[in-house]
Amino acid sequence: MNDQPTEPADELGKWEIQVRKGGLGLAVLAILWPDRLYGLEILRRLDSQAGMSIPEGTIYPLLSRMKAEGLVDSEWVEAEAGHPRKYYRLTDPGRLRVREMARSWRTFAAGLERLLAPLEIGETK
Amino acid sequence: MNDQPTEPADELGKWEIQVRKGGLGLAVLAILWPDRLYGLEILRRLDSQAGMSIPEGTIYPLLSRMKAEGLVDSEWVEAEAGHPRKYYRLTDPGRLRVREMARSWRTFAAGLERLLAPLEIGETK
DNA sequence: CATCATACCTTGCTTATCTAGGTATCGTGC
DNA sequence: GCACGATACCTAGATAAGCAAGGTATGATG
Repeated sequence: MNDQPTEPADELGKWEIQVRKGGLGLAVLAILWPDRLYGLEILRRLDSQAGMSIPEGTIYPLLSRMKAEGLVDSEWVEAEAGHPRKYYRLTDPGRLRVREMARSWRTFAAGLERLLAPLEIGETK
Repeated sequence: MNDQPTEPADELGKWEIQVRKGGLGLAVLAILWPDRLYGLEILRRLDSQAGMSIPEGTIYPLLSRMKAEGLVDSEWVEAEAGHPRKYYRLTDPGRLRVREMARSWRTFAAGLERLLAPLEIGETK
């Protein structure tokens, strides 16, 4: 009754994770551009500002890697009414890098957009 | 003598591969939208039309996966003056899927672009 | 018939996310 | 003062995908 070789929803979901993979590092660095933020707050902003829902298990290793690369810096801050938070901020090399990445991203996105153009024409709606 | 914690060129290069990962599947399906193409030709077009240089070791497993998912179909064609080529073309589910992916891609790209906006302002050049 | 170019394919390595947990600190109610 | 829940950070193992390097096969050329 169902001969379709794939289950679209699932496979598409996996693909969306793949796509996010690429841009995630840039997204995190970019969101740190204006503000100093802590882990969970980064997750909340990625969700509210860019529509990316990332699990915690992804963000912490990513931030650690970035710190190891010298792109970000961290420091513990005692919250008045709360629990200590580890705030991250961009380093100077980090600022340089996020702009390189942004440029590279746009080049890539523009190239891909060129390939997508032909799809528009026959679009039924 | 070299105190920099990272080697920018290398790390950025690795990141670019990560970014490509996400969009590559969409790029390949999109390039098959108008035409039926064979492996090496896909590589050449990805390079000339979108600026993506992909090695052979990446494209063949990718095409196999897509065929297994039923997104593309393949058939051997004898070239007049040459060597047999395996031509790939989009299936109907493939056409459906590439449009879903394109929509999803644009949503993601738009979200990321929103995060990149603040970087523009302070751009020294 | 040996050589070269074209074209397709496979193996092993590396990297990075995700799932599903676990640990630590602080405030509150009894 | 002590148990409990909320907030926040972190880790281990499984999984997925590109890449580099090398292998196979076909046909044209001298």
